[in-house]
Amino acid sequence: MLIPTAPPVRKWKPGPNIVSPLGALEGLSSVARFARGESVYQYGEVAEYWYRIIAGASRKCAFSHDGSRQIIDFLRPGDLFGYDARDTHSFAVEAIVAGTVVARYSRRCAEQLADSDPVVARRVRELAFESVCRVQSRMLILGRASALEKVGGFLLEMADRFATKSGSPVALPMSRYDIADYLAMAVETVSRALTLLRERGVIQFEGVRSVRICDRDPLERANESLYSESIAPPPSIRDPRVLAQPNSQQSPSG
Amino acid sequence: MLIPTAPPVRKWKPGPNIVSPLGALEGLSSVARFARGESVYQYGEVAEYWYRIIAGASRKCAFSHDGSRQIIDFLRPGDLFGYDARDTHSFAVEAIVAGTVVARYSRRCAEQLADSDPVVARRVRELAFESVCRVQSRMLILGRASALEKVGGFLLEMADRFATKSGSPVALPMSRYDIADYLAMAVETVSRALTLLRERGVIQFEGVRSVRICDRDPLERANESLYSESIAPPPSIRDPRVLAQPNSQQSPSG
DNA sequence: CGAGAAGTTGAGTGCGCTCAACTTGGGTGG
DNA sequence: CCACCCAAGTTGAGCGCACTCAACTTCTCG
Repeated sequence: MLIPTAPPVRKWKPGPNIVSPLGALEGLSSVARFARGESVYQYGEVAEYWYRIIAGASRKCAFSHDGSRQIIDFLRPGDLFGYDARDTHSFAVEAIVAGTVVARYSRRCAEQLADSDPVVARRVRELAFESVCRVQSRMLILGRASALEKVGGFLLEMADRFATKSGSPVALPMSRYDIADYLAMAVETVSRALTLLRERGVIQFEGVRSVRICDRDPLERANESLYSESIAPPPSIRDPRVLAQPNSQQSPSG
Repeated sequence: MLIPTAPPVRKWKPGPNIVSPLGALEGLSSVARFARGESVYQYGEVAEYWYRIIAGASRKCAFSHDGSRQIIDFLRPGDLFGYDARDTHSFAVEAIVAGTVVARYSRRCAEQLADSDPVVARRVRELAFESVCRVQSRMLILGRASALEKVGGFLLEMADRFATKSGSPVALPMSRYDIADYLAMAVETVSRALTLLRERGVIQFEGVRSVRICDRDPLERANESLYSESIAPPPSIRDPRVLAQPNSQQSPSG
């Protein structure tokens, strides 16, 4: 079947000695491979390990009793996760592409290593700080008013984190449903927003899961969040009609 | 809606030797006192320090050029902040009650200390992990669909973090406007939701800024986010239509 | 080529935002 | 003490955006 109810138990094998930002920590690693939709860990599972994505992509998600799903984060190669738990995991992590490879490290050993190796400790600390940064800036996207702004912010985030290089298309490994649950919107609204952006020439599709950003300006303008200092009162960006302006190769001044 | 700009420069005095969760770090601290609305630091400021609230309360916020404000976090005594920046601060932190006292620590010295003192390093790491936890669970609230659920989740969060003891009223140091910008809703909607909860007997006001939670159940039910317990790997989770089905036992509340 | 999932588009409705008026509360000065 | 003021908070009316339901198309893979 296409929708495999994956075996809940995975076998983890000792990983190769990868040169890694985690330095000596790699000695503790074991790795496993996951199918699409398979759980790396589940809600409520005892939090005995830290994890890091080697290849592929995953989603960190929560489920409500009413059946709705919320995606907290998308995880890509290099991302450390699983430390955000006291005793048991508050979320589930599932692979979203086939062949996702994840390394894991015994939490206890890793903590001990961090205690004895300042380099590891600093690196872990930095990773944690970065996580806070990421989550906070994601809150800015979630908090935006209009659907167009949310999707625009999402595209920029994906571009910044996952793009191979500027100008080249951004691969979106996740489905529209995933995007919807990430942005707390309906799937249809995500689809409509993407269509609108395409029609305006802001983005271009190269396949459903690949997007080229043609014009960052309208997206960034909505995503910006900073003091205007004492800058002149800008046009109301919350007004969707600003974002909604037909693709202006040359903005009419005045 | 605009907040009076306070004098940007503060004078920081060496702090007392407080017994603190940060241990040896306290030797580096200096403290300052802030008026209501005054900035602890501003957007764009060079991030030279870590900070910790000693007394009072603050908000961490971002501003869009269109004048709208978003509140990322409310900070209470004990909370460490300011480390979520590479070079300059991405947000502003402002006191929300008069007489808010904040300690600060030179970032460079603190990092050095963390490198040489495993106890400090571990403590800082734990605080960072807790931050990630907090921000993530806040995203769950922000991502909820209805206004009632958002406000309910907010009240529970405040109760869990700030309540003196269970059953006693929860003090809300922030204004309705702050709550609105925290939950990404209109002030009026916040007010209406609170009124509705009061009318339903879920909460009780003892003054505008003090709430007693009479019945946690309806709030928690909306806030819950978990697997329905020991259920096996759920059927196709990826299909939202499965998830969207009305729950088996629908309890007509009211 | 067929089946099911993923994605898009359309029509209609409800919730929350907007604008506006009003009430409450805290602070100040006569 | 009360008069007054302004910010904070509440309530009401109306509208627009995003959700819902539904039909359809496109994609994926056996």
